[in-house]
Amino acid sequence: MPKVTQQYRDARREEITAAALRCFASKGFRGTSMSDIIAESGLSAGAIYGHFESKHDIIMAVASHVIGNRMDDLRELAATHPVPAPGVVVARVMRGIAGDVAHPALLLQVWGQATIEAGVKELLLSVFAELRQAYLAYFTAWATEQEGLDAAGARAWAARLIPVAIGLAQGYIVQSALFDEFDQDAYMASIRELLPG
Amino acid sequence: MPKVTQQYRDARREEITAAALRCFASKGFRGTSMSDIIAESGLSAGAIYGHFESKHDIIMAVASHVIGNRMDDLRELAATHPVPAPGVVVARVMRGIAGDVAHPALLLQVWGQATIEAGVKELLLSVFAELRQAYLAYFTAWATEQEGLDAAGARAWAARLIPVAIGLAQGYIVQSALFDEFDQDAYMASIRELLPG
DNA sequence: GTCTATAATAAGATAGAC
DNA sequence: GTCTATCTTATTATAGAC
Repeated sequence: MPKVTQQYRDARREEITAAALRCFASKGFRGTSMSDIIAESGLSAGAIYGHFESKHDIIMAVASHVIGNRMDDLRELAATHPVPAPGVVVARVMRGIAGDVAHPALLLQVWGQATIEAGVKELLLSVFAELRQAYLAYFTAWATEQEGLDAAGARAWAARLIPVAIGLAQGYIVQSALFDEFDQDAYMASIRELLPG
Repeated sequence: MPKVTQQYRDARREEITAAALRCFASKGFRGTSMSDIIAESGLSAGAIYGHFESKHDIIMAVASHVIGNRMDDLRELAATHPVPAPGVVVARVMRGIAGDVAHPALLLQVWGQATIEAGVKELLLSVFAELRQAYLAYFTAWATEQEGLDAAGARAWAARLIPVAIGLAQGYIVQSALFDEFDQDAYMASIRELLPG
């Protein structure tokens, strides 16, 4: 087994992952065969299996890639000051999704896969846990500073709002993926209008 | 080909559809093999292919079943008077979903399938079109009667609210399917608090 | 590492007896 | 209509040459 640089291996994995992502987006995880990925990547079976143990391994890599990108949005969000209003925060999260997720359809498929595969579900839940934490910090701070609630009251209020904030973003993704005429900007504007602040 | 009553044929189709639905819910559309459906139904390959042309045919029947049930909620909703507030209408739609959709996970899979299969997408969009129409009638009437907007203003206001109303229900489904600790009642309560009325 | 060729299995669907 | 047995193709993954 000839040795190559780690950088080379990473690049190849990324190349294969990208090809697989394109296949999955148009044919689904299970609807995509290894032959599809081989053809799309322009590589051979041997090359691919040199970098991934199995098709399942590729699925996990792609799912992780699609989900993982969400993390960056959150961290970027966490660096913003002063605390923006909930409507602004939620709209910004969705803006991040719109700019970063090339295939909202793929995200729908990841969610569907999460309902039948524990590994994917675990990945997904860890991201949502992080999202909840970020929202909790933001909403609590905002309710304290802008609305004058005490610490416990602000946290309780935030806890009630969080599922809705998450739900709105999920609805945004579903509609982006399914409705050809979906107006993303109008959706975000409506949310800013509706949410406090 | 021995003849039997239409009633018998319908019952058999329903039986097969129900078995397939259980398989799809736990293994996904493409992850379920005909053998799985055969085993789950307790029938034989021959019996099943006597009632369905192909696996694709079964997928469409199940998808149609899962999606089609949503229609009933809407029609029931359309018979209610006087016009309830948007928050109440949306909460009622979600209540209908909660009571009727045994497998929210399956709905996620249908959405994922809709992104890769035109037939499923078409089915889905027709239901959402009906939902939009129902919402438009409700929200417009409410804005006119309760908020004193003129006809054009009320329609415009309703048009802005509808995607968010749909998105909230979609978020409800996603979270019902993915989050083991999701509090459906709290979600609905937050929505009633947030939406006008 | 990557290729071609192929092994081993699984899948969708059909045939013919009952 | 339903069953068992089976045909055909597709699928994942590996072997061995380079």
